[in-house]
Amino acid sequence: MHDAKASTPVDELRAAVLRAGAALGATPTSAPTLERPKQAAHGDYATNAAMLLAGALKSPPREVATRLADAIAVELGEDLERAEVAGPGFLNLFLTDGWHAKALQHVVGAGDAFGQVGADAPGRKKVNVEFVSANPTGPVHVGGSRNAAFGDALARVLTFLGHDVHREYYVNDYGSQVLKLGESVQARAQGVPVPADGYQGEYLQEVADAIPGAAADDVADVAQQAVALMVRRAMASLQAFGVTFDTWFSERSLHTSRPPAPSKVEHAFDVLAEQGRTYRHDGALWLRTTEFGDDKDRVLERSSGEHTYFASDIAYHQDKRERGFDLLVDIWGADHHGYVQRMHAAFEALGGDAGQLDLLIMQFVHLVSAEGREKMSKRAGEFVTLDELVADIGVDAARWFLLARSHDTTMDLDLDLAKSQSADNPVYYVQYAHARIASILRRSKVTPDPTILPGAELHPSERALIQALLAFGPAIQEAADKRAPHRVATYTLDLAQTFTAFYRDCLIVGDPAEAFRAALAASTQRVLATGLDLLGISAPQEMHRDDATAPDPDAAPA
RNA sequence: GCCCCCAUAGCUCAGCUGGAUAGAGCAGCGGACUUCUAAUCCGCAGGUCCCUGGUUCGAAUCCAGGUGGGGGCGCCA
Repeated sequence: MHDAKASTPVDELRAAVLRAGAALGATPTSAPTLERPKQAAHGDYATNAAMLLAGALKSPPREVATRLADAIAVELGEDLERAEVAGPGFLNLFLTDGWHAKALQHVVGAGDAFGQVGADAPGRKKVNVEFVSANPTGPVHVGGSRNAAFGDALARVLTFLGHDVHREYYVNDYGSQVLKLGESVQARAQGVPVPADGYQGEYLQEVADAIPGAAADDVADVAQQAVALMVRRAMASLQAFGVTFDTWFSERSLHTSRPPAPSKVEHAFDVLAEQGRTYRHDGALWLRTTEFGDDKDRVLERSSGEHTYFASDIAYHQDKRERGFDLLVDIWGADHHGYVQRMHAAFEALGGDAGQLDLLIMQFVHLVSAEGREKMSKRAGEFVTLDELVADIGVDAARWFLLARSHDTTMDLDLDLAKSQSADNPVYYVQYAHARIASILRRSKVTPDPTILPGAELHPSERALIQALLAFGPAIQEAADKRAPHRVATYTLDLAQTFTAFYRDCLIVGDPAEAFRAALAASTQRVLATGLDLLGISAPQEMHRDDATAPDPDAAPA
């Protein structure tokens, strides 16, 4: 038996359905659903178990449903008001007020741990989440912002569910792009035109000004100092966005060594050679990625003796493997998607288990404004940075915008809308629900208590709100399993809407049911705060609209 | 040519291991403020879930083939 203490009322309901099915003498071909129907007429929860059992029992689904209903009635006892057979063989369960009250008591009793552990929670894993990892040749832009919000939220969700999460930023401080950065900075320092293929952004003037010897020093030194400055700047931008990292991993460090010890790249080459995955051809060192499904083999070491970017990445992942993580999650920009297959191939060539590496691709953010789509290019030097985005619409709205949609959908971000109508952003709706509860609880003089049942029947809005609270755990679990933190956003919005309906229908302060409803409101507040925190969004105690002091988007900056 | 992602309301997007009459926000129209906070709520309108075929009790969802859009295919990073 599983740990009954950790199981939620919905878990127990599901278990009752399974036991009832077993009582009929059959096991379903797949796990039966237990879902909240869209329509109230279809009960509090509905299951398709009868349809799944019909085959094994060789009986019509509706007949099976009728027998299942009797078996479930035995299992649930007084918690079940009635069960109705509907449609092709659904069984709609109507639960009593008593069940709902007990469910709320479970939520209250679970406290801050509510939603953290399910009855079938997977074991704790050591997870490495690598995200952002934008080249240190320019400020973090909007694409990096989406990556940052996503990776951070995913890390928060995994941590919430008990995993040991390590956050990492891979700094590309090696190779030709870095040299190009050095040349561009030096040109700025010397007051001569930046090379045509260099980085044209104005921000490099500041970088050049901040490096004392930028005009005369060796370009490679200037480049490293510039990288250090850009990394510091990215760190500050991300921190202001609520995103921090445990490790800033230097690509350069993969190439350095203290003889006779090999560098990490050389070590990775050794690992691959031991497995017989590499060969020499045309003076270059190649990796047989085709053995793992890649289109063609890939070069690790050029005929010139230089290592490719791919070599760095392989060494980096070998290093992660040796650090003992159970799961590696890499969050890459859409421009890297062509790289996924060969990275997987390389990972397996190293001896890694394919299931231990999860490569996620963040689709593009298209910036839309009145003038149309804006191209984002660091070289052109005209793009919206994370700093600018935060300055325009704030951390909370920015994170909501970037997190509310699935990562594999190309996304339009309308800057004009985000600026001029930020009050209409759903994030404020969710925050407002939280603040409203805080206000109500400040006014309430009674101690919230879910065991003091209202004399009258529960209002449908009360029942709906309790059910919405119970959906929290599964929503978070799914966000983690599917690497889909946007589900957390969808959930919090739904919970806020359900609460607002409850608020409309049910008076709290001064009502005979005040203690019970205050407990319900307080639980909602806590779940909203937890959900918002998983998104990295604040949960204010108070919010007031003040049109007189509302920021004017057209006003000149002070 | 090959590979990846996407296609759902006027717009931006949800839609959980396939379930019942496909949803939200914004935009539009009409209402509700001496409020437990109107940053709110109620109502109306808005759909060929890109197309074709397949799988089955049942497909927006899964499979195949198309069409359209975005992106990537270097001994660059």
